[in-house]
Amino acid sequence: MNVVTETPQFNSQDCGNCPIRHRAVCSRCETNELERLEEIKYYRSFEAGQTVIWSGDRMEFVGSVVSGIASLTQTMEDGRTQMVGLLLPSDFVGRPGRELAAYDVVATTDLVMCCFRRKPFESLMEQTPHLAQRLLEMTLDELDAAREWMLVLGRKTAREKIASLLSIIARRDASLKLHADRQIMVFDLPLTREAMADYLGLTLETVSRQMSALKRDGVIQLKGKRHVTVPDFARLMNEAGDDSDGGMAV
Amino acid sequence: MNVVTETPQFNSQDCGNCPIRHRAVCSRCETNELERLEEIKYYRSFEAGQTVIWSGDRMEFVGSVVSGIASLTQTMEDGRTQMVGLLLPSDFVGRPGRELAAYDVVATTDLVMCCFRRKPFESLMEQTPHLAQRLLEMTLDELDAAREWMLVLGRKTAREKIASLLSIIARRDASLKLHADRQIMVFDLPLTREAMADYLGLTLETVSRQMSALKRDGVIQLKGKRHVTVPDFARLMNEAGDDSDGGMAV
DNA sequence: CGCAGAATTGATACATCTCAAGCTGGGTGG
DNA sequence: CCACCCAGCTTGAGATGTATCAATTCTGCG
Repeated sequence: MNVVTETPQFNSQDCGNCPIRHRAVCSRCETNELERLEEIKYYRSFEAGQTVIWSGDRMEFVGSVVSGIASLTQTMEDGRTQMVGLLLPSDFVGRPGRELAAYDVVATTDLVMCCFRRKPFESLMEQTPHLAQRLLEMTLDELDAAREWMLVLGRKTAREKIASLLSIIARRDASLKLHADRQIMVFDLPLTREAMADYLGLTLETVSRQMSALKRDGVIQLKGKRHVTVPDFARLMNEAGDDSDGGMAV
Repeated sequence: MNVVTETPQFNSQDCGNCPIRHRAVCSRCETNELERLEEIKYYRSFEAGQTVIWSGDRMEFVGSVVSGIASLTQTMEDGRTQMVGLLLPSDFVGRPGRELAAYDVVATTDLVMCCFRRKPFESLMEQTPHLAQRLLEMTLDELDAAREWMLVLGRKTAREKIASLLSIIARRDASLKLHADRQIMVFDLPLTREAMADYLGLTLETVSRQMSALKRDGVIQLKGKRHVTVPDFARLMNEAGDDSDGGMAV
């Protein structure tokens, strides 16, 4: 029930052996720049389901996801909700120069964040080009991801949407675990059916039906509700409506 | 039928009296930085309907929209198409560091672009912080716009989608014309029904029906197919499902 | 054991798509 | 000047995919 739980494994840890050191916003920083970052950084932990920031709140910090998954969601007055981003380890949270949060940030799983006090971070950005350079690169990547997701939301069927989400999660998971030995991919879904629905612009019933359909058709196997096996990734890509050969065909 | 038409009003023009000077990627540049930009810049014009860049093509340049409107679209193998961005004057086209275009860029209206040869632009970005700073800011804005659009695509009804698009165009138009004297907004739709459909994730028939419905209900008035009058902007915002008071309510 | 949250499944309603026919306005050639 | 044509658009009727409402079933846990 604590709003913030202790995180002994990360508190006061130096950046040298940080697990996201090579991919996060600080990845280009030199040693002296890291030292200045360490002065303004602190770790925070959140339990699954906790809200990290409410849309409209004053942003006291920006930061990086160290472990776990957070989601960015937008809500209409009548309660309709759309997830607009999935934040994985090394992803950046917050927008330098912005006073008020534009989205709800929610911990989808247990979450650890490396936070920087916003004002000092902003001045640090002006002084060192490496932070801004890396942030630009990350923002461009996120923009590409958002645009890819616009295609999913606007034009894909429910089945294709589910397959698209599964293939994204499977691919990310494979890149972390690097078990390149087998084509078979196995992973745990970090999202509830409802969270999947919010991401895909569907209802949770439709998500459930399509998961059952993909299982019935052998595209995926399920052990429990969350443990997913993908026996043939190319098949899944195909179900997602994506070219499995990465668009090399003329 | 010419692929590139002449643009005497812009060729060899210096940046000093450029209409998008204060908003484009070069807006923060000092005089000497502008001089270096001028060395690598050239203007190109496109007629409405022409493709500026094909997805997958080698990107020889990046650049800014000077006048007119361009669209960014993604297409699936079976032809389903989704517009993922609407590029207005001062918006930036292309991604520094990327070899191949990720989207089709199409001139929606007659279009003039200020192009920079990509390689020299990239090295200029490394040398001067002002370009990268401004590009970061613009990219963050585009990311916000993309995420707002994800809500539209994922959760809004056809009627709300149309109203959302109209209110975006109306607002942009009002900010250009600055006719703040009247609440009544009048503008010309720069998009065909089909382009609207591609942007909204609908069919053109549904777009047409909803336009008729909004007209019948007095939310908009139409003179011809494209000339739109909005007698009550708050009403339009409401139809879009957006809070007309900008979310100031608790 | 039994409860609560999460997920599945079913029946029906409804919004949007699909297919098809016709309209409109501006341009073109006879 | 008229007749025609064509792209863009509108409208209609029926099909279909997804949402909605409702009832169960699963699963983990106190």
